[in-house]
Amino acid sequence: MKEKVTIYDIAKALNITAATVSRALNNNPKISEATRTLVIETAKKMNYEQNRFALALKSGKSNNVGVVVPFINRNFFSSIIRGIEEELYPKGYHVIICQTHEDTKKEEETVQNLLNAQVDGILMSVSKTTQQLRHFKKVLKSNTPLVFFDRIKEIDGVSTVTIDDFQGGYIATKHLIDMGCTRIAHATVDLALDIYKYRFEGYKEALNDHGIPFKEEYIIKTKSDIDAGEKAIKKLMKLKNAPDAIFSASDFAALGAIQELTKLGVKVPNEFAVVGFSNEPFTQFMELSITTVDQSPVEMGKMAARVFLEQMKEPTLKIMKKVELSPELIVRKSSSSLTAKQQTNI
Amino acid sequence: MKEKVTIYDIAKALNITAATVSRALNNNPKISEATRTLVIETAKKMNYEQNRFALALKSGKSNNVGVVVPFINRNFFSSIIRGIEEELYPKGYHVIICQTHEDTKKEEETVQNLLNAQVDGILMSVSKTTQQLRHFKKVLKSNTPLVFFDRIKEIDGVSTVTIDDFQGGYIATKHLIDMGCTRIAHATVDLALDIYKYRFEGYKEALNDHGIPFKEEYIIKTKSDIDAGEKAIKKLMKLKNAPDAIFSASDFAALGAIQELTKLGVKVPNEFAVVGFSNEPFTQFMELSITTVDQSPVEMGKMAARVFLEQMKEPTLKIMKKVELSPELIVRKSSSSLTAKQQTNI
DNA sequence: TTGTATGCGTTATCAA
DNA sequence: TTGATAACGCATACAA
Repeated sequence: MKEKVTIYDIAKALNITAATVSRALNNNPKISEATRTLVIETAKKMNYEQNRFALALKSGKSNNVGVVVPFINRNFFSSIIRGIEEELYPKGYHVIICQTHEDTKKEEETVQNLLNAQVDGILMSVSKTTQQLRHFKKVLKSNTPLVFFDRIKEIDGVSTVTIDDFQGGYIATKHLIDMGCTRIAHATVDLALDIYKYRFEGYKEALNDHGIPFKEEYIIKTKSDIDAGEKAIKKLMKLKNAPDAIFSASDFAALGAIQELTKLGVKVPNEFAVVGFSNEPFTQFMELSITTVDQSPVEMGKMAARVFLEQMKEPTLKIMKKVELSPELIVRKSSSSLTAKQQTNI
Repeated sequence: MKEKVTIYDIAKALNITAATVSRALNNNPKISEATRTLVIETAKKMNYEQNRFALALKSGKSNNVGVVVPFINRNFFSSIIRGIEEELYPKGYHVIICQTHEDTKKEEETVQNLLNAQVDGILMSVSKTTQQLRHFKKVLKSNTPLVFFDRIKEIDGVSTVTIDDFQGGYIATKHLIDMGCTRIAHATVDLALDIYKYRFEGYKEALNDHGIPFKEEYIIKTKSDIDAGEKAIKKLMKLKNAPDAIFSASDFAALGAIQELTKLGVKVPNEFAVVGFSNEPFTQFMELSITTVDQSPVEMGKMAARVFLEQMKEPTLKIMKKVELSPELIVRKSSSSLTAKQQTNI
């Protein structure tokens, strides 16, 4: 049975009162050194363990934080969660995870559930389909710290941790330009999401900075999967003035693009260079490894956790912090025959 | 502020007592229909939400379960967690995740923490290094349901969910035999872990069933990474009677093997067939896709969750259940030029 | 059917 | 320095 030892048991054993035991256990200054050590010793002897529910009821804090992502088994998100867990565990917090399946309805419900469970904070990446912000306002109203990572919404009072997607798009495109490409296409996913919008803008800016005219026909809106990449290439290669490179906002689409190019007999990277985005694990494992932009998701998770912790330190004032991490270009074979050799060593 | 509405507030507003409110809200039969609806309505109107801490303190149940894995950002584990979450969320449970980093010390500490947090159950995959079982005994003694998945320890009273690794090893090896291979090597990882031991035994049994003599020199103990696979091939191909196939208990080692074979000019699969294990995402994305054994991790997670739920239904009796899922061979290019075409469509 | 009283395990306030 | 008591919010045994 769950015969847990309470401070009353200790008190009884020592012929003192529970209040004294509590004080001894909590480093309360108003207690003699003698009783303190005595209490601590017998507590250990009796295998005392604090009842967290009672503490939670008393203090109003659960020492749990909720993390909400579309799917946990996506490398990007599970890596972020890893970062969060590693940062928060040593501070005594437990991480509760929930998935939205990219469904706003589920997201709203989940957030409400987390609030009901009285988590001390919510860290999340918003679903693609989310437009309404009611549920986030509710979180703020309940005075629970809210931190967005990667996929954010601009809400007053909500801290955010992102990578600089604009810069990501910029360095990816600039790299292709540096490699001698002049007709650079771009595969984007969903311009309603800021991350894709900014990558697109970085792409345009890089073209502009290097005197390459922007061409609407080079922009393909796709999904983030292999099939989408194949279709994109099919469409692009039919153009009169077909591109000689593509910057894909998705690694999966980049992979599909490469497969389709190979099928069409177009040599990658010599005749056509490809750059993806996200540094999915598979990009480095391919025989033709894929150049991509790393988002350091573990670091992003740690940062989100740190922002939360900061907020907890100052429960009175509303801190609103915007952290932007720098993306890193990882050059591999799909865009650079020269560096191919160096990048093979995994 | 966190001015939460309590049942006392509702009681006051309705000029009744908190007990009545509580009864109305909990579908207690001892109450009139009239007051019930009245209470429920005003509760909704006042935005009442149950305080979970009070409930937890009263009932001793947190509605949280702890899930412990070595690393959450491994595809296999994050997929299991996904399954657990999807099964448990609808039942009102929240999933707390913790990582052990394959460190027994951390594992012990984590389990203790979870116990302190008074989770209603612990679902876990044990760390590679774990020998001592003290911390598991503690869980049982506290009467908390414990379910092991994939990497298990035999402990009385602990339910387990695994895949049939023996069968996995068997069908992988049999497939290679069916493809005409006769000198089949095996790369294993850590025979101290049951999963690898059973895969190895399945391999031996398959050889035996088909009249192929077992050769100690074909067995390589490696790590589960690319480098290990390369080293394994280097060693194997130096043998007088070099193998013509390898069944690797790790997809990563299988990939390393393929890379090294390619470097050595050995044609895969025509001259040498390779089969991995786990169905890591990258295995299907390679140009030379890798034949592997799928463990249906999401299903495994769901099953572990279901076993936990069953246990919760019967808190009085100790249920001990052993569930074994069937692995599925996924034939791809690395072992079968014939089926290569069909398997390309991802 | 409803009200009263108590306990779940802690911590904090006040008094001694 | 320690003890007594109340409070956190809820559920329930018992009384009415």
